[in-house]
Amino acid sequence: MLKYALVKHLLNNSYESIDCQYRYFQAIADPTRRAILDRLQQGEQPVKHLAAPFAMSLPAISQHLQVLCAAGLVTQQRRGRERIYRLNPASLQPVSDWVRQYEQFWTAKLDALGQYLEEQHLEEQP
Amino acid sequence: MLKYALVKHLLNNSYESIDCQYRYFQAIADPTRRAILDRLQQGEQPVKHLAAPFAMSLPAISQHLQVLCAAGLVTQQRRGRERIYRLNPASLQPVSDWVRQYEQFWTAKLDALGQYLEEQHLEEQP
DNA sequence: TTGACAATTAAGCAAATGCTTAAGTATGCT
DNA sequence: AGCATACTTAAGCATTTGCTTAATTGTCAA
Repeated sequence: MLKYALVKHLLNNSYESIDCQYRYFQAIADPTRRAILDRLQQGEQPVKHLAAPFAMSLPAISQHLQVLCAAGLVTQQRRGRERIYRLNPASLQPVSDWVRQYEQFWTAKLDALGQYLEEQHLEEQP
Repeated sequence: MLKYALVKHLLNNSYESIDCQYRYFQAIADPTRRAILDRLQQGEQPVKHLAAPFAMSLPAISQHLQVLCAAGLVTQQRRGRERIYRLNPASLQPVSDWVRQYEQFWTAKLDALGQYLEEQHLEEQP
């Protein structure tokens, strides 16, 4: 299927280096950068438009965008004298995987607790 | 309050983010702290045992544990002269939610792309 | 009580981070 | 060509971060 081939391709590209996880987590640690990512969900945008709502200089935003770019969370494209930024959607996969691993952990714990409580309950009702 | 902290606080408020999110993302941004969380998946542990594999002083680990505690990712309990740390599993929910929001975004994009490509394909085969 | 152990708190330092302003680089328009 | 626009790069600064060592707190055990 076309879709899954594409996903695979994107995933392979974003998984390459060892320290990629480090950059991802580092990149999303900053609230301004998370806000930028939020804004980009509304669609691709040039820097000027992207920077508008922030009480911050353009270079500051530019630097944030470079961090996001280096982490692979965002891609860049020249259009005339503008630079269009857009989300690189599959790039959050490592973070997603990491979180899911913990979800498994705690649902397992809760299941175990639930089972224990049920057993206790049964013992109380002979 | 200090300058950057204030700016960040204001940004967070104007951008719907909550203050707790800041601490979560900040806490998991550090690789040592992520490694500590990984280790804690094997079960609750006293600081000494937890610190063993790290080439780092005990106070350093202690400080990391405090950051994790403040973010609510981990809880602490005294047992004799040891302090037992354990995962606070549900605490990753905000991060999980945040990631899931992007997953929705990118699966939607990929679905749209897949559909478009399939339509193209059909048109090519009359 | 004394001493060992487990861990935290305190103080200090180098490096990283997030911002600023000023200068530089493309690109488009007239 | 000349000038404005859209950004980026560079340099510099204050704050934060992640560590260190030394001192402190609390608990156990003889």
